[in-house]
Amino acid sequence: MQTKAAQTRKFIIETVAPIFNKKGYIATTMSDITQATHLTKGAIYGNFENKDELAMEAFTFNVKKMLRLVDEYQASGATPLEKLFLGSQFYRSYYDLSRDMGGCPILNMGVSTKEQHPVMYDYVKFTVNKIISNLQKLIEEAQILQEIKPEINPAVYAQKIYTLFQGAIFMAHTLEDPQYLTEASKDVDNLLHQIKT
Amino acid sequence: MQTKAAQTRKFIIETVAPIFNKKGYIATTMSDITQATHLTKGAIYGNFENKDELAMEAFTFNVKKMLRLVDEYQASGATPLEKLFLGSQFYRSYYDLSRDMGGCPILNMGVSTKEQHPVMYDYVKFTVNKIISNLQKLIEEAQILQEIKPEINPAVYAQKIYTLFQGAIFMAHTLEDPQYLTEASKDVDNLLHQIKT
DNA sequence: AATAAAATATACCGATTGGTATTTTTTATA
DNA sequence: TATAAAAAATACCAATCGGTATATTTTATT
Repeated sequence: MQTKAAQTRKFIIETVAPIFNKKGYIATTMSDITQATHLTKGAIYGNFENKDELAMEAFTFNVKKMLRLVDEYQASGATPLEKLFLGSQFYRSYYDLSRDMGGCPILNMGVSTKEQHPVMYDYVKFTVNKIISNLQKLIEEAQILQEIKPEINPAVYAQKIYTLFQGAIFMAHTLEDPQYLTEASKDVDNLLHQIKT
Repeated sequence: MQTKAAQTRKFIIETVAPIFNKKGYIATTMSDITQATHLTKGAIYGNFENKDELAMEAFTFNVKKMLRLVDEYQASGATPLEKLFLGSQFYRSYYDLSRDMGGCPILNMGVSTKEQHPVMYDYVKFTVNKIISNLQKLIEEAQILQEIKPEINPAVYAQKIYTLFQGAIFMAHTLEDPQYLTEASKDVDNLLHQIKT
C-alpha cells in the first residue's frame, strides 16, 4: 500500500472541499488552504499540481458524496416509482446535508464557475445532465412496469422535478429556511401521485 | 443641475454592474473596473468611497432594473390575477433579459455573497422577501376580488411560484437553455388556472 | 481671460496572490 | 542504525490586490 501520499491527499481534499464550496474557486486562497489543513505550501504543492487540480478534486469529492448519499437513500426502493418517492424524500434532509459541506455544490459551483473556471463549469453541466438523465431513466422504467402513466413525457418530468428541487435549494440556503425543501418535496410527492397509474 | 458628477457616477455603475453580476464581488478587481470604464483609479475613487460602495450600487442598479421591468410588464393587467399571469409571462423572456445584465442578480449575488459580503447578502434576502411578499399580496387581492379560490394559502403559493422560477433561472443559465424558463412559465400558468375560481 | 473648484490621472503604498526552488524532516528499507 | 527516498517546511519570487496622496487637467463662474 502506497498509503501516506494517498492519505494526506485525501485529508487535504476533505478539509478543503467545504471551503471551495462556500467561497468559490477564486475567493479560496492558498492561505485558506494552509490554515485549514495546518500544512504548508510545500506540502500542498507536493501533493497537488496547483490550485486548479485541488479545486477540481474538492468539487468532485462533494458531488460524489452527494450522489452516493441519494443513491444509498434510494437503494431500499423496490421499484422505480418507489425510488422516485425516496428521492423526493431525500431532499427533506438536504438542507442540513448540504449545509454541512458548505452548501449545494451544484448550485454554488454552477453559479461561481460560469465566468471563472470553464473546465469546472463544464463538469457542473455534465453532472446536472447526468442527474436529470438518471431521473428520466427511472421514470421510463416505471412506465415499463406500468407504475407511471404512459402518456407523460419522461424528459419533461425529470426536468420539472429537478428544477423544482434546485429552486428550493437556492431558496432554502439564501433565506436560511429548510422549509422550502420540505415544501418542494411535498409538491414532488403530489406530482408523482398525479402521474402514477 | 449638478450633472457631471452624477453623470459619471451613473456611467460607472452601469458599466460595472454586469461585471460584478458575472464575476461576483471578490473576483471583480479594480483593474476590471478601470479597463471597462476606460477611467483611472483616481476617477473611480473620486466618485466612490471604495469597492464595496461600488459593488452595492451595481447590485441595486441591476435589481431595480429587473423589478422595474417586471412592474412595467404587469402594469397592463387590469386585475390582480391578470397581473399574476403577466408576471408568469414575463419570465419567458427572462433568460435573455438577465443574460444581458450578466445573469440573474438575485441568483448570482445570493450565492456569491453568502460567505463573502454579509451586507450585500442581507440585501439579497431583503429583496427576495420583498418579491415574495408582493406576489403574496397579489394573490390576496385576487382572493378579495374572488378571482382565486379562498381556501388556498397566499403565502404558500407565493413561495411555490417564486421557488419554481428561481429553479428555472438557475437551470436555464447553468445549462444555457432558455427552455427551462418557458417550461416553468407554463407550469405556473397551469397552477394559476387550478387555483382560480 | 483669470480664477477657483471639481474631476481625473499619475505614481506610489503595503499586503496578499499563486507558485517555486531549496532545505529540512520524516519515513521506509536494508 | 546507516541510508535513500519521500514528504513537508522554509524562504523566496514577480504579479496583482485594494487603496491613497499628489499632481494635472477639465469645468464652471466671474
